[in-house]
Amino acid sequence: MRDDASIVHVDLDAFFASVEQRDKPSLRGRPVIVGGTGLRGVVSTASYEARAFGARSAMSTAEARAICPAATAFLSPRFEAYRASSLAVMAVLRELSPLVEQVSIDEAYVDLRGADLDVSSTAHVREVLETLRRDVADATGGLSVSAGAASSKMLAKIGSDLNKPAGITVVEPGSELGFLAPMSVRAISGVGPATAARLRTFGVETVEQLRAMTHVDLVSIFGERHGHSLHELARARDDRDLTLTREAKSVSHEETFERDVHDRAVLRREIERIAQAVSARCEKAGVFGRTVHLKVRLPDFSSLTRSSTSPTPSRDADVIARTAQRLLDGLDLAQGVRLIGVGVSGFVTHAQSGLFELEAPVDTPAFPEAVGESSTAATPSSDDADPDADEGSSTLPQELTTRFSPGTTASWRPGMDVHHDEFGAGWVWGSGRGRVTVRFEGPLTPKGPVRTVAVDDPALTPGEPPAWDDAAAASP
DNA sequence: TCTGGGGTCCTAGGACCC
DNA sequence: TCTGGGGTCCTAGGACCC
Repeated sequence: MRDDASIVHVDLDAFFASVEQRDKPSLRGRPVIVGGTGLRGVVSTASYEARAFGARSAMSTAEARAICPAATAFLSPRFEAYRASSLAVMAVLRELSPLVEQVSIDEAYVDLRGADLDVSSTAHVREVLETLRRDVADATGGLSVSAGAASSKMLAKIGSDLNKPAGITVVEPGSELGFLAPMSVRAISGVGPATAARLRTFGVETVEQLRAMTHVDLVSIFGERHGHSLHELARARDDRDLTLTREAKSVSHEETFERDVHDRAVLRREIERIAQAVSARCEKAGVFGRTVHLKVRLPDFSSLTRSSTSPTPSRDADVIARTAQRLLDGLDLAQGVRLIGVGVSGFVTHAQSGLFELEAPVDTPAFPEAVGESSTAATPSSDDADPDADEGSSTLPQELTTRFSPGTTASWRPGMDVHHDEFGAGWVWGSGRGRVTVRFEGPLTPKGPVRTVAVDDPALTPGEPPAWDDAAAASP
């Protein structure tokens, strides 16, 4: 914890609804609900006019319709518009200080220690926040933010929430313990409904009461990490720094059906559609994932998850779909299905694939020669370098065969067979194009014994897998 | 009037290796 | 002959956040 209030949390007020009211004057002053408008939709954001009637985020749209007046506008989200405004806000924050952690589309932390500013007095910090509010409004056509400044992330965030909307709160350094004491445990980051309910069984509802619980008890009840963090945060001990860069760890897409689905054929088709969306987003992000996840929500709202990890990173829609469909086959779906989702994680970026190639031993016998021109260690896979080189490209072979040498195993996608004999030598064989990933049996790189090569070389032998012999392996 | 969709992180158990 | 931990990877589920 710092001795100055130099950590700022900025939060846009009723963000989605405010953008709608800004862009459509007829909505100003009226209750606006942005969210899912279908049978099973939920509210993303309610304008303050709608909140007056009790509408809230995460409430079902049906319930919001029931409690809001007839003049209420129910709108589907326009994410492109929100992203554009979000970018404008983040640009304003980065002008203030380069140390910005964007938490979500409508929220960010700013570290004023990265700015050339006097943060020694609360009055000065308050002025900085007032200016920031005006700058955001100017840059976005009038959007409103709330901001909190404090000596830690948790207190800055509590501060930004305290006087919403358009509120500014500076938590005086030194006053943190007293500031926090009367608050609900829900104010603490990481305390949601389940933790709060559990604490209530011990008679604990406020932060002050939480402080009476021992570290040993909290850890035994909530586990090592969570218990420790409750103990520390209750005492305002929060040394978390801003996370300035973050890499995505998973990509997923899920959809709730308007009515529960009982037909597996429908589910398999949905998986295909969703896998295509996930694949496209992986491509956009430039990542390949090793693990495919399937999520199924049942009508009773319980959910099942299954995952499968392959040594071979992929973002191919067919591979993702087939893997997810195979995972689906193992589930009991007698109840029907409410939601289905597919995701990919365990990313290996293109750059990392290149690293593997460069670090692979250059004296591996037989294997590189057998796969042709694009197999040399320094050549990245050419299918990614050329955006036009898709399935339809006429220069590519319809069937390919390639080999790998003793001491390795291999896998090949999409839809190809992998064969090997008892010596470990073998071949992959089938139709299509893509990459071969060879897993060597000894450690080659810090990340693991994986090596990727492109195999879209027309010189590769079509047809039956050849008999293995050293002469053939040595000459492309 | 039943409860979205995008994520992250943690835990626990089993397999496997040292 | 039995008994160890520790570390890593994988899987399933759950809590939490916006």
